[in-house]
Amino acid sequence: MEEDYEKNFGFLIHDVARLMRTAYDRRMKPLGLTRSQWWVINHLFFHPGISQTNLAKLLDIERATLGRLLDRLESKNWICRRPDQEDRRVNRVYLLDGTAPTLQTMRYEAKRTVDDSLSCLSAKEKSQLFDMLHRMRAELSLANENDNNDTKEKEAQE
Amino acid sequence: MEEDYEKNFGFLIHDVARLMRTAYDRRMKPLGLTRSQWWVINHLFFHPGISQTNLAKLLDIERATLGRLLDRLESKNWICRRPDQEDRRVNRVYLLDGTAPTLQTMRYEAKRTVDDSLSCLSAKEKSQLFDMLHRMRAELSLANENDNNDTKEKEAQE
DNA sequence: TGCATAATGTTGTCTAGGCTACTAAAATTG
DNA sequence: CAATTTTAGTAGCCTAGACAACATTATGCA
Repeated sequence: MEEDYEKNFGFLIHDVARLMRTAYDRRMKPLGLTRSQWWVINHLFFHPGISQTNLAKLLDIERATLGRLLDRLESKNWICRRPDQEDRRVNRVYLLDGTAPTLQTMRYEAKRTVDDSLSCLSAKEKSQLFDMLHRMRAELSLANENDNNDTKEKEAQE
Repeated sequence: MEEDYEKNFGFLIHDVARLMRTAYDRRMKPLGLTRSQWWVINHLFFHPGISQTNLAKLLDIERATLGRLLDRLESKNWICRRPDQEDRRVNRVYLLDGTAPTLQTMRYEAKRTVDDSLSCLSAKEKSQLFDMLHRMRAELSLANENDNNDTKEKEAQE
């Protein structure tokens, strides 16, 4: 019984993710960015001018969540929003100049944090772990979408 | 480049944990509990009368975080706090009567959620995954403690 | 014994995340 | 073309988590 609940997978993975986040955040703190903020910045580097909705889809988070992340990044002068010329609903998001060097430092810190956390695994184990987690994410993401559609259909019927 | 950042392990595991949490929370919703609240309740079942600090250690979360979780559980009449007779600083926490049946339902729902998320893995893969994550958690937890001690020592010097 | 130190729990402040409801604007359809 | 539906972004409200500062209470030591 005790055994069984000690092994609860949901909390095991939750703990690992949480511990990694705080480790990340500690290392990122001198740069003035959290892990999530860094992740947004990183995507913006590869997709300058992306719309908020598309960025939220890329990151697989809610538009509202991203909106507030962007608020913080904007107030810290990391990014700017510019209205689209054709579609007045959409904001295009850009990195501000001078962020590239810090980005390099962040990538290095991120890599170091990940390396530390994975240091207890062999190279083969790491690749197996990646593979398994990728499969799980795909499955969960799909299930999540289906659930959303279900509730929407249910609402539509009413 | 793109390849490299798509593979970022920190966010991969973060995504999996987050997706599992929302899947959990959706299933728990009819019972009026979140996943974290359920996890507290579950531990209280096995450790009735535990102090808040010890429960926080068990769950490996901050005392403040646990305190507010308990506030919510108390206001929903799931648990109660009773002051210790010997040490007037400590609260002992108990499950209220009548929670056991719901606990069973919750365990069942939790198991179903985990089973669903792991359905894309073979039995062997599952046990490997458990083993790897356990090792990672131990390592991260240790590193976390060391960091805390470092900052405390640093402060003490000042 | 009395004072310094440590431990317990709370409160405040912050980030991040979800969900719902809303406005403005675009697209679709009759 | 007008009316409806869809889409983009925001705002409100909730949970969960971290960290820091604090009051109260125990404990340890000089």
